[in-house]
Amino acid sequence: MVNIDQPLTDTSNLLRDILKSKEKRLQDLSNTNIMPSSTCGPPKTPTENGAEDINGDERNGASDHSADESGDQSDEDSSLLGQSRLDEAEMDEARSDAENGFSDINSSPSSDTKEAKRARVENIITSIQGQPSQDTAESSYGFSEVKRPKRKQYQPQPHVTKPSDLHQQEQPSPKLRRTDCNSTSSVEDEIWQLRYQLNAVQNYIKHCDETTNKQMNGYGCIENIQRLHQAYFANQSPGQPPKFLQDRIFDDKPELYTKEKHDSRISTSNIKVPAVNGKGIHHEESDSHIEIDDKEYEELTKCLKSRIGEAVSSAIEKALSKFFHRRSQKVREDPKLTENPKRNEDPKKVVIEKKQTTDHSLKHILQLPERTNGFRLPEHHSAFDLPKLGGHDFSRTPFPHHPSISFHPPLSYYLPSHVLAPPVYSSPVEPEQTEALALVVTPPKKKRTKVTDTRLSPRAARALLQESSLGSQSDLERMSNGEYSSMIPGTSVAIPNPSLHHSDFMSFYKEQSMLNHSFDLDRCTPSSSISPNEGFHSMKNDIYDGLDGFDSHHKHLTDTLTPMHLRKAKLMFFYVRYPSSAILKVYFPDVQFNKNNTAQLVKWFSNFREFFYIQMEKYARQALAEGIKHAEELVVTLDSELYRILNLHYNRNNQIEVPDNFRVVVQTTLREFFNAVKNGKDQEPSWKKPVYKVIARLDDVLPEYFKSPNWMEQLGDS
DNA sequence: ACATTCCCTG
DNA sequence: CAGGGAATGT
Repeated sequence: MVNIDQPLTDTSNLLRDILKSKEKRLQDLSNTNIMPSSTCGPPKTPTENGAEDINGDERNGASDHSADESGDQSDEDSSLLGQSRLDEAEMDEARSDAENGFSDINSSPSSDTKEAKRARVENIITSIQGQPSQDTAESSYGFSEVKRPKRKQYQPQPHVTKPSDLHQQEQPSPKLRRTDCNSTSSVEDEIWQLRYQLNAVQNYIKHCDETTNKQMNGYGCIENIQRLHQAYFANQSPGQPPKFLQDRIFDDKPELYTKEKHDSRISTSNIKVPAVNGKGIHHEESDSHIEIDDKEYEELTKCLKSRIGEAVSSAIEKALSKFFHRRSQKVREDPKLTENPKRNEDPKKVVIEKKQTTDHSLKHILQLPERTNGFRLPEHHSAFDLPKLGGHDFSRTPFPHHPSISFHPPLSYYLPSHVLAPPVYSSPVEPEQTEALALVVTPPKKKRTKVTDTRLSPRAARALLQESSLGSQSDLERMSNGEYSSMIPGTSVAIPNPSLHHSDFMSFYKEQSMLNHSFDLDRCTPSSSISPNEGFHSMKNDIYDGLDGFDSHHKHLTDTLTPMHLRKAKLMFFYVRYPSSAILKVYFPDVQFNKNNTAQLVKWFSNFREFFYIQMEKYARQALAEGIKHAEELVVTLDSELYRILNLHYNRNNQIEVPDNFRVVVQTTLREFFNAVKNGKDQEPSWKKPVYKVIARLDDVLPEYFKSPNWMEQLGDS
């Protein structure tokens, strides 16, 4: 949707320069550090890719790259264990050096403007790059993932890095930078324009408020509002929905400003978006609005506010989803240090990267709300606007004739916690909730600790913390993921007894009920007078219905892991063997995670691995017994019995096409076991750990579609 | 001392 | 798969 043409060419060039500089540095370092010849390619390729990609061709770069890499790839497979440790360390050094030096690259002065621009671009890039708590941090994070099987080796910078690793870490980086850069400017643009509009609208609203001077009745009659709304816009621009904001959001063309001017009388006379500077606006407004009565003013005011909220919400949503995309991908990148460079060129991944957005842009976006009417909405006329967005009426009445009203994300879900929290806390249900749960929680026996062993790991916590440190977006994300439960006293405590899924479920219901109350309070509608019990069920459904409408992520929020989730998890196993709980949370957006189900999910993967490794060992021994001498003779194909067994276990109905990388993983694992057994390692205490370690690095990036609940439903059908 | 993973059992 | 004890790492 972002169309970056002219404006970006310049930036592209700059970016290219920067990347080239980095490349040079990298190469220098590489030479200095005596890198394996096979790794000399990768550092360069990415750069080229970056340049290419800027021009819009991703696939080319990808395929080229995979072709380049396929060679050294096969070498790596079977020899990861002892062989390249040293090289890895060196490579790592070189890499981090390069990374660190990246920001210091002092572009030799060319032209002043260029220099300035360049500086800016670099700034952006570095800030983006640094987002996930800097490269070093990221590396260490990735490392912590990898090191899991063997914790001792983490300390010094053992940070194992293979030739493939370098390319793997380097390669994507330029891409990231590129995409980030592109989207950065575009998103910044968008934000800028949004701000302009917000400013204008704010002015306008202020004006309206002064003019109409609080004639609100105090109760929100949505129908009435919508009627007025409709009336107003029908009056202003018949048959044409208000576009001043819509266009802004869904169309990034800069010329829109001018276009809007002529688009409709609304934008021209009322909003005056381009002329953000007050005076002119007010004159024009007063002139053109003489004929509009107060009611209409009111209506328009509210409409504008809601639209702003809508705009901001969607912007945030967009940015967040993209951000998490990138996060999850980055997180997964480090662990898979070995083999299959192809993976990096995987079309899927390219697609993902394409979607990635700028992290730093989020800051802007998230700052916006605090200063805009859109997010002050609740303070003012929340009784009207908020319900309109998140209330149940909305779900039942899509208002197909009013695109402006129908289907915006529930603003309430994107609002800062404090917006929702207060009502929740003051909810009459809250006390008993706390107590009831406290009772259940109190008797957590030793057992609990046990179950907790698979719960949220520190690693995951760290990951989450990293995310948190990136800004409030994580909070928002958690909110939107339903993790707001953690802010609610009662539910924040995981139900101790694992067998008490029932309790979980109940707490879930209570949460919903509490939310309902909060909604009621906000909207001040008659429905709030419904008794808790009564309103409970009906409104729960309402909320669900409403959620269904706009955001699949909130659909069927549950804290109970279903067989469907199990199936999904199994399928995910084809891509990741060692997913962190953080990753899992991202890929199970419809699950309201707590300690228990998190532990359960993690345990699932543990069980998956167990089965997986058992099979591997079995077949490895079998192969050895059959007289196979070299691991290289072990080739896993789609027809291999082992492969079929695994597929049967994780992919019973062939619900997905097993990624080829999984076959490679199987083969690698098999060979690892084979070698280990062959060398009598299996007599040693924890001889499997090295194998585990190797396999842990082979985790792939999870395809995007795993996040889609819709896709999950298809699972059920198939 | 605590958390995580291994490993075995039901 | 889930439970749970033992081992291991921090």
